[in-house]
Amino acid sequence: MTQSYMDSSGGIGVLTLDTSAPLFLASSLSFGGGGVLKRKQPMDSGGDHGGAGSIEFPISLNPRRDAETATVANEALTSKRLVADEVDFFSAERKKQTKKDTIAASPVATDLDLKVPSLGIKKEDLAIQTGLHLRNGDTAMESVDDGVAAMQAELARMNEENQKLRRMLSEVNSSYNALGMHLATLMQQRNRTPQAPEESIDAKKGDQGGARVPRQFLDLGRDADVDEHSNSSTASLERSSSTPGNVEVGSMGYSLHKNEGKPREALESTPTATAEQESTMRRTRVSVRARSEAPTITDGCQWRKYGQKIAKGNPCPRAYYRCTMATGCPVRKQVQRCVDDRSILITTYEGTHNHPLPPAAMAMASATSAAASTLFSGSTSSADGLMNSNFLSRAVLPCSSSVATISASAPFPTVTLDLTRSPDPLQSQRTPAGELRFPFPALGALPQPPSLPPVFGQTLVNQSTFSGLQMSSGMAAAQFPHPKPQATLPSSLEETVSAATAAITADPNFTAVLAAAIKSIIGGNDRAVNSSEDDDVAKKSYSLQQ
DNA sequence: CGTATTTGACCAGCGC
DNA sequence: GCGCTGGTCAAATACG
Repeated sequence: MTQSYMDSSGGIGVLTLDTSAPLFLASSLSFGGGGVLKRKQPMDSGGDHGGAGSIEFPISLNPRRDAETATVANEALTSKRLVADEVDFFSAERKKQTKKDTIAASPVATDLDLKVPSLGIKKEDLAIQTGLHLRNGDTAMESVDDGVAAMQAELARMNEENQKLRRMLSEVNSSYNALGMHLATLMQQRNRTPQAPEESIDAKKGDQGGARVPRQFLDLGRDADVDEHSNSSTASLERSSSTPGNVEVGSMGYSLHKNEGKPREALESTPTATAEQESTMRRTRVSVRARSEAPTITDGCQWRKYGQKIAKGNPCPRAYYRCTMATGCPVRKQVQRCVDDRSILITTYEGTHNHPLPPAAMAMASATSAAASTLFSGSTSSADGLMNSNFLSRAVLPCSSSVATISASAPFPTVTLDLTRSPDPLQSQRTPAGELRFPFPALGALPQPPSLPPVFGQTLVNQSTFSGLQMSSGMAAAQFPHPKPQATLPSSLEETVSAATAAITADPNFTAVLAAAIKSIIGGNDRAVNSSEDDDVAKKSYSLQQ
């Protein structure tokens, strides 16, 4: 059936009515307001106009378009008259036509047809939308009514389905909230009992690392929380201080946060973070690479710029920002454009927020925190830890286009979350020496999340630990020699962050899944590698099957 | 006028 | 010890 079409551009449109059907009720008619129906040629069923079985009505939307002196009012008046004339003519011709048709059209059907030009389309459209192809004028109205009834029934059914989905969503939300509260409760209990059994077990296991990591995952960021509330030696602090070369994110955050914002003189006399301790705490880097035209990425936090430098090897200035969402928040970030591709923004975070975060910021925080925390929560800064952290970063930043790169080369380990491209198996072949590159598996299959439970959110906020320094441009160039956008990439970082937020908060079984996967990894990689060996690690790639 | 940004100066760490 | 570099400070400036 030929769809009727009216050119809304104001010129002459052609209304094609398919007469292969007894009536053209089923044709979808759409008129750009005020159109005037003109009969250019005599009605003829079939004939040469518009092909077999069709009748074409050239239609002028504005017959006086070229008359520059005509006023709009006059045009409107004329149009009205023309409409009336043409409708009358159309009616007469249509009546003649219907008589010639093998199936006679009823007056009702004719009336409907003739109202089309002036009223637009109403019931005809309804008939089409409901899939009804009316073939008889007498039954046309009934069929249309049936169609309306069917639509109403369909609407009711969809409403019911919508209600059902809402209930399901509500249930999922409730379950998620319950899980979050349960997790928060467990963490609070652990905070109250720093010498919990698992802590002892960890101490006994020492640097074996392996079985520790699942606990570390459960500890994500908790160290920071613990450290914030206790000047006594926490397990994490002990670990980091007792194992030079081992990096404990929480401890690092502790020392950094306690120091930041204080005068240097004060820092020098701070008993909780001596220079010796700091020297043993290697600083980590967590960089986020994303394409953005904006000066900074939108990460949900408020930042104040406090400095800018031209770093060596990169003409693009490096900007320094401080979190201003709360007074005294020690979190800072550095922003610099990639020297190779200036559309890529490299953002690094450092510190722990001392205030609640909006969901988007929390997603970033928890993601980078998890990556860094697992990276350095192992027994040593070994390849194990790197692998673990990478796995976690893959898990917590499940954007399918993300690639986590962990550089073990000096001076600082670097966790790079690349949101600018898709995983490329060949990347691992090009990985520079001293880096571990892990292509992300696509984790887009994670269900979309309900809104973030406040309790869980607050827990993560307190846990969130940023760690990172700006990666050097040389490193950036080495790590990402061929940045290329992908058609499937999110169009903006906000979308990426949102996707990460969604996936991070999506799976209620997130913890269990991660713990199991980490175990599986550690089970086959429990060889300890000291920090000096990190530099000797040429290339290691692990692609986790999920 | 308050707040945010800019920018030159200062300091610390590191390598030679 | 000196110079280089990165990070931070704080006065000056811009902006709403």
